Amino acid sequence: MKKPPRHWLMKTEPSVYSIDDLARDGRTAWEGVRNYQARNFMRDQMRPDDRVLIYHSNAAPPGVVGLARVCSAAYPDPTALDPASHYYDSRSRIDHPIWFLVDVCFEEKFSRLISLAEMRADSALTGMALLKKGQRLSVMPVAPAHFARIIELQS
DNA sequence: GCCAACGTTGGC
DNA sequence: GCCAACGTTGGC
Repeated sequence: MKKPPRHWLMKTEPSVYSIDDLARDGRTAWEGVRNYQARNFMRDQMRPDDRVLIYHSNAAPPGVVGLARVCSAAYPDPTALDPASHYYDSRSRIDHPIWFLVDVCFEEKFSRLISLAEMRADSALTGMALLKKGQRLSVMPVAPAHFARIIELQS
């Protein structure tokens, strides 16, 4: 049986929810993911204690800003059921949820941001899914060696 | 099932 | 603000 990946990257727009928000909250429900592939990673493969790189997208500059851990099993995203939510999806039902999430717990904020440009320029990160052209997934697995390399760049 | 139109993501 | 890339929708 295939061993599941245990290292991830999760994107967030800092104007919506930043690493500083996560540091303040300590723990948050990673709500609002509305892409099936990203959902499947959370629902089917993530486990508590999996490690997570937090990435700021739509930022200047975009890049990895810190570390977190998965700290719950997957469960239905309650915002999909809330008509007042920006993330509401009328197809989702209590007994037939469409969207899932996990809780994410803050671990550390990097001493400096590792920018997308720096990552692209680093030959040790060649092949990372994040760096592929047209890559838009907001939740994706990261190879352990790439995960370690990003931490090394930061320290 | 095909595929054009449309909406979204996200870098620049 | 622009636009490339991609996912989704819906007509046929």
